[in-house]
Parts: sequence; C-alpha cells; structure tokens
Amino acid sequence: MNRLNYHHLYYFWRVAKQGNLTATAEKLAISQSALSAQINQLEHSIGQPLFAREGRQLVLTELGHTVLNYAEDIFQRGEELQQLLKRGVITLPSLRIGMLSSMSRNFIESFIEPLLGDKTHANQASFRLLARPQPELLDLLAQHQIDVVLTNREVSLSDDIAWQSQLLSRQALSVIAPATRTDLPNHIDPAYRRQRWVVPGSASPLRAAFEGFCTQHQLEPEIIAEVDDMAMLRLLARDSGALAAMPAVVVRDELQSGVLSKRFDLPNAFENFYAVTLQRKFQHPLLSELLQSPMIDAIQQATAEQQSDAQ
Amino acid sequence: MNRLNYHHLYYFWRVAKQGNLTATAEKLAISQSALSAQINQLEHSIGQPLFAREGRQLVLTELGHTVLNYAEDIFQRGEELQQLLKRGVITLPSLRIGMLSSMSRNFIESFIEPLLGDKTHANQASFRLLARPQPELLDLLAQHQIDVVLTNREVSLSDDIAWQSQLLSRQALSVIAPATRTDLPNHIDPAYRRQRWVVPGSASPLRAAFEGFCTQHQLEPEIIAEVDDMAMLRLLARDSGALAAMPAVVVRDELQSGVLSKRFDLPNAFENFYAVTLQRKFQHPLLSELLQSPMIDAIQQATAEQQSDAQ
DNA sequence: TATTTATGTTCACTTTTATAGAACGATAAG
DNA sequence: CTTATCGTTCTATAAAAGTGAACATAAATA
Repeated sequence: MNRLNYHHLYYFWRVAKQGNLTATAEKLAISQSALSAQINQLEHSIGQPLFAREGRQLVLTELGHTVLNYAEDIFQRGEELQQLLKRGVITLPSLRIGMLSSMSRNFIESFIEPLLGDKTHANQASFRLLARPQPELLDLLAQHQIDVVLTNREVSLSDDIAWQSQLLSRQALSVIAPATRTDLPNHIDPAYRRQRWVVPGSASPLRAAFEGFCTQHQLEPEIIAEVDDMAMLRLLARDSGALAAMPAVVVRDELQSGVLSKRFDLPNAFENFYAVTLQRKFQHPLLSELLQSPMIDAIQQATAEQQSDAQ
Repeated sequence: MNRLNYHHLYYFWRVAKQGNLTATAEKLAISQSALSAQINQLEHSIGQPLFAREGRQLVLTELGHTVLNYAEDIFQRGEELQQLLKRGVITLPSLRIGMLSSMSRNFIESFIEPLLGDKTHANQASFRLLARPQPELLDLLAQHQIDVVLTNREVSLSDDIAWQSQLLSRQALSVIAPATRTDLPNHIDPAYRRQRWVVPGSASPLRAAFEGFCTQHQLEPEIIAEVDDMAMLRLLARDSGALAAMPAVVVRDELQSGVLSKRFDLPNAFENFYAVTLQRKFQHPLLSELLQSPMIDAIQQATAEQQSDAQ
C-alpha cells in the first residue's frame, strides 16, 4: 500500500453504507463497472478483501467493518466541512434514534428530554425517531443508518460487530389499577385472588415474572389481554378497567392525573432499558450529551439504590 | 462545488501544515507545479482562496485555518487507519506537549502524571515534550505540530486563530528560605528588611508582585539574581543561600526533604498555569484525559477556594 | 425445471485528471 | 544590482477514472 487513496475509500464508504453496488453507482452517477473497479483497487492496495462476495451480495468482512468505522469518522467530518463551505455555518446532522416499537413512550421521552428543552441546540440540530423490530434496528445501526438503539431487550453479542450496550435504567414491574378500585390495598392481599388483568406479551421477561408472582401467591388471574407494545398496554390499562402489570413509567401521566394508581411493585421483576451503540471513536455530539446527561446519572443512581434496596 | 475532492484536500493539508509548497512537493514526490495546480483547483472549487499569496509566501486565510482544522481531523484519522492496515493494531500517535522553557518542571510533571502511571496507555502511546519560547510554541500549535501548550503567560487573543485557554492552576507566590535560617519567622517581620534574594525575571508579573510587596513593607532587598527559568530559579534557591520568591511547587522536592522551607505566601500574587489548545472538535484522546483528570479538578477546586479565601 | 431478473465482474476503449518540465514573475537576501 | 528562492502558468504527456457491452452467477418467478 503506497498511500491511502481517499477517493477509493470514499466509494467504499458509500457502497458499504448502502450495501449494494448498483444502487450506489446510480447515486454517484457513475457506472457500476467503474465503481467495482475502484473498490477492487482499494482492496488490492490494502491486500485484503473488504467485502465477501456471497452470491450476488457484497457483505462486509471483519476488516471491512473496521475500515467502515474509520471511513465514517473521516467522511462524516468531510460532509460537515462541505456543508460549512456551502452554507457558511455548521449545522449538526440530526441525531438518529432507533427505538423498539414495544417500548414505553414516556421513557423515550424522558431520554430525549435534554434535546427538547435545550435552547442551545434548538436551531442547530434536531433528531429523528424510528420505531422498528429489534433485528432491523441492529441492522440499521450496523449500517450507520442510526446513531443509537433504545431497547428493553438485551443484545446478544454478535460475532463480528462490536456493540456497546449501556444500561440506562431499571424499572420495577408494578401493579397498576384504576384509582376507583378502593377494594384493592397497596400490598399483596387475597382481594387480588381473582381479577381481570392486562399483561405484557408472553415473550417478555416481565410476563414470566408476573406468572411467577401469581403462582407464589396463588392468584388466578383472568388475562383479558396480553400485549407487547407498551403504548398499547397503557391504553388498555387506562380504558379496560382491568388491573395491569407494567413499569409505572409507562402510565406516568395517568398516575399523575389520578386516573390510575400504583398499588405495589413486584419483587425482583425489572424492565431494563439499554442504549446500544456501535463502538466508535467519534459519536454524534448530541448522543454523547444524552448518554452523559445528569438525568441518566440520576436514573442510574436511583437504579443502583433500588438494586441495593432489593438485596 | 460539486463534491469535495479529498485528494486535493489532502494536498492542501500537507502544504498548510508545512507552510511551504516547494518542500511539500518534494516530500510528496511530485513537482511543485502539480501541487500548485491541485491547490488552485481546490480553491477554485470552493470559490474562495485558502492561502493569501503574500510575497512569495503562502499564508492561510481565515477560511484556510477553518478548513485546515477539518482536514486535521479527517487525515489524522486516515493516518490512523493506514497504520492499522499496515501493522494490524492501532497505536495512538504520541501526545505532543509544548512547554514554556521558564515553567516549573514539577508542575509539568504533575500535569503529565496520569500518562506516567497509567498502565493502560503505557505501551500504546507516549508523549513528547518541547520547551520553547512562547511565540514559537503558539506557532507550532497553530501549525498542528503540537497538541497543547503549557504556559504561565496569558495568550493574547489572536485575530484569526481560535485559541482555547484553560486555567489549570493558580499557585501562590511564596517566600522560600534555607531551612537553616532560623532567624526568619513565618510571617512578614523586620528581619526580612535587608536580605539577599533570588527572584523571577522582570518580565514576569510575579516580579511586579514582589516589588509591590517590598515597597509596601519597606523592604530593601539585595537582588543577587533575577531568573526567568523556574528550573534555574530552583537551583539558585537551593544553592545560593539567599531567599527566593517563587511558587512553592517549583521546589516541592526540597521542601519535602527539608533543605528549604516555605515561610509565607505573598498576598494577591499568583502564578497562573494555562493549557492552550486549538479549538478543535477531535482532540487527542490522551489530552482530553489530561484536561479532565481528577488531579486538574482538584487543583481547580483548591484554586477556587484559595481565591475565595483571599477575598 | 426453465426462464427471467438482479447483481457483480471483466474487458477494450474513451475521457478526464494529474503530473512533469520549461518559461515566467515576483520578492527577499546579499 | 544581482542572485537565489518560491510560487504560477503553460503545453505535452502519463496516469487514472469512467463507459458500455459481454459475461458469470445467484435469486426470484413462472
């Protein structure tokens, strides 16, 4: 390798991001043959393949992933420079947040809260929110299409991608009831024996915790709905008249307004909230801010206390 | 501007760093005419000059400085990538620290202390220390030849370069005497009236503070040496038998070993220590670490207390 | 299974871009 | 006033990037 050819690296960046040569060639307004040749030259000068040719697909090798990470830093900064040269001011690209569709909207809101209030950033940056299933989110993250994934499901360690998973918060699983139900005390009681419930879907660890609780206290719940999506669960808790097992944050507003009330927490049942990012040197500045925000610290501290309380 | 040509930008980077076209052309092993043409193309595509042609000299315009900052981020990261591709591991480039020749070596040492002890970085990065006069240091900084300047002289705000100056510490100006001088008490006293002194050079604000103190208490010091360099001052304080006015940190070791002893601090006389950097988005990771290190926080906290004590 | 479509590679050829070298201009140094 | 230094400009040439058709192969579809 004589010297890194940034022209080639740029093409590699575009292709790796898109994951497809033909479409990238079209975007770049050059022929796919030219693009193919340039990328071959890059690989040749490096001496190792960046893409594995699997069928008619180009998939990044491990080295390819590494190089892509560098290319991201290099050309994102380059794009910033171009913007500056065009417009004369630097405007941050918007922070792209991916969320699991089933997550609590209130939690998301409290996470992005610093972006909402902060007048400093108001006019220079915004954010975009995507709700998707977990595998798709991780794909998007791997392709640098989003900056962070907010999820309540642990990420399984992948073989060739370095995820970075940060625990943001642990929320206790609470028993929520309509405020009108004065027959139900704030602790476990025979009154809970036969009730109608709305509960998280059976895939969720929260559901398992709920079932364990029922067995332990010999409850015979009538499950009228099991729902994956926390926003949906919230609506049902509010409108069905049934009891609900869910993290209290989901129905924060209803608790505050007095429509619903929290009776007690289930012991040793928590929902975890994670922020998953790629291990990168230069994160989006707003993201760094969010992940270090005092709110997060507070949550984590409270979480730590909760944990030690529980022990 | 169609699209930023990274090839051109790379050449610009090299030339801007070197400050000279001919020498850069030689390093790049191309003719100066070619280099000149490429840079002209870059300027043309941007639509504004990056260099002002002053005589036969190329000096960066304000825009040039801005672009250079971006180019630094881009190509430093690129060089890292090249290194990775060559050697298979990432080794951080060494942190380049510039210090004013006249500064206290002990202060410098305590500043870089985290780099010395930390086993985490021990084998992956080192640092380089340069002692130079202030103007040269700032030049080197502007040319990205060093990462940070440690100085006790305030930087005057330049017209076209964005310095970032961080106060690291304020050290009181102390009266230091040989431990053997039992005739001198730990407070201002007629005994100090006629003594032999070694003091900072007349350019220093510390010297002015010392002179003011003498006037105020009607001292008639016999100045046997005035010295700019703190390391030299230390030696004289130790070996001349005279009294010395200097920050205590300069003779930390001698105070500890009991050769010298500190008598009292001069009121409202401080030496300030600054870390001067360029306003850059991506600093050297080790530098960020140093500037945020708990030691610095401690110093600044102590400094704040000192200040409020003094008021 | 045969056929079509989508995708990447290879090759011969053309266009664009980068470079060398000589001539030129301007400026600082002696 | 002369000379050495440094950047610019110009033309010819070399190097590179790009095109388009032919080819290979794997999915998708009939």
